[in-house]
Amino acid sequence: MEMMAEARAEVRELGKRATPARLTTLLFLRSQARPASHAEVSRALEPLGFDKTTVFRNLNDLCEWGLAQKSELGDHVWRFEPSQSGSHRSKHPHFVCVDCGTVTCMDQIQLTRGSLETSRDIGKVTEILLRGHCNDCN
Amino acid sequence: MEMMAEARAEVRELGKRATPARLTTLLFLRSQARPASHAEVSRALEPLGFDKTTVFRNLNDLCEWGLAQKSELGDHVWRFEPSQSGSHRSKHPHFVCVDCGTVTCMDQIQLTRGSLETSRDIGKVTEILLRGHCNDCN
DNA sequence: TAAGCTATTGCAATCGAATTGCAAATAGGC
DNA sequence: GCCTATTTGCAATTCGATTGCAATAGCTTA
Repeated sequence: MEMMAEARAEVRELGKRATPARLTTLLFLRSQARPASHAEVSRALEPLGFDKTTVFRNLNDLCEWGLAQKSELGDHVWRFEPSQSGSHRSKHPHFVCVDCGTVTCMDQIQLTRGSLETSRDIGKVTEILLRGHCNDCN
Repeated sequence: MEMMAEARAEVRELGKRATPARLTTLLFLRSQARPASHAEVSRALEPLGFDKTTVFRNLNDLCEWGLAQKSELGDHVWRFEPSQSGSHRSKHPHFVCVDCGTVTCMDQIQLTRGSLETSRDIGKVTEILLRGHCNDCN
């Protein structure tokens, strides 16, 4: 279980307590291929004896500390995913299927030069979210 | 009040009843420069004697009928805006400032050819949402 | 234009995610 | 091992979204 030891070190490094609930929450996020909602994480951790609220607070704490990120993908549910190791700030675009709700992480999306300028007139873009119909839903 | 008469005709054309609450809701959306939340619309219409729930249902009905569109812009609140006259399906991208919450409608945003292909592998994109820090918030 | 059918409304109630309060439990420094 | 500040667990609250149902009111038609 070196994953656990690693997580423990990361949390301790932040001056926070490496509690079982906290470490398990972090490991769970890291085990998922997609951002997970609070409900999903709770559903997985409650059977292990961890409380819903504790999970909730840890998810938010992890975000606050840069170990995870929270995003709203269009269905009124916060989703959490671990920060990319290395650069905590790197966010990748997401694609959400409006039919089945499936969330897909996308490596890279670029805007055309013109669109970049347009968006620059408005502000600094830090996050891109695409919505539509996934191929499975046709 | 030809705006009203126009709205009435549009609603009637859909085979729906042109009730005061419904028409007023539609006119209100059309009077706004930005997508409005249910709360915002209610706040404006309740003093006029229209019920919160009625507004809620009309907003959703209008969306279902193509006269308005609903989107989730990242703050867990549905926002409604009238469909662009002409083509009901046209959606334009939105930019949301994560600091002040201001929503800006963008005329057009294009992805680079490569990004388009990437996204095509995943599904058909119907909506683009950009988030970041607006120029006012620096 | 009055009657009748059905869509719509108003109000109360419900739902579920998000969030908080507080006392009990516990991680980690000493 | 002890002590204290952090964290947890559980109950309770908030708030937007949503529903049930009886009352009301558009609109069609006779």
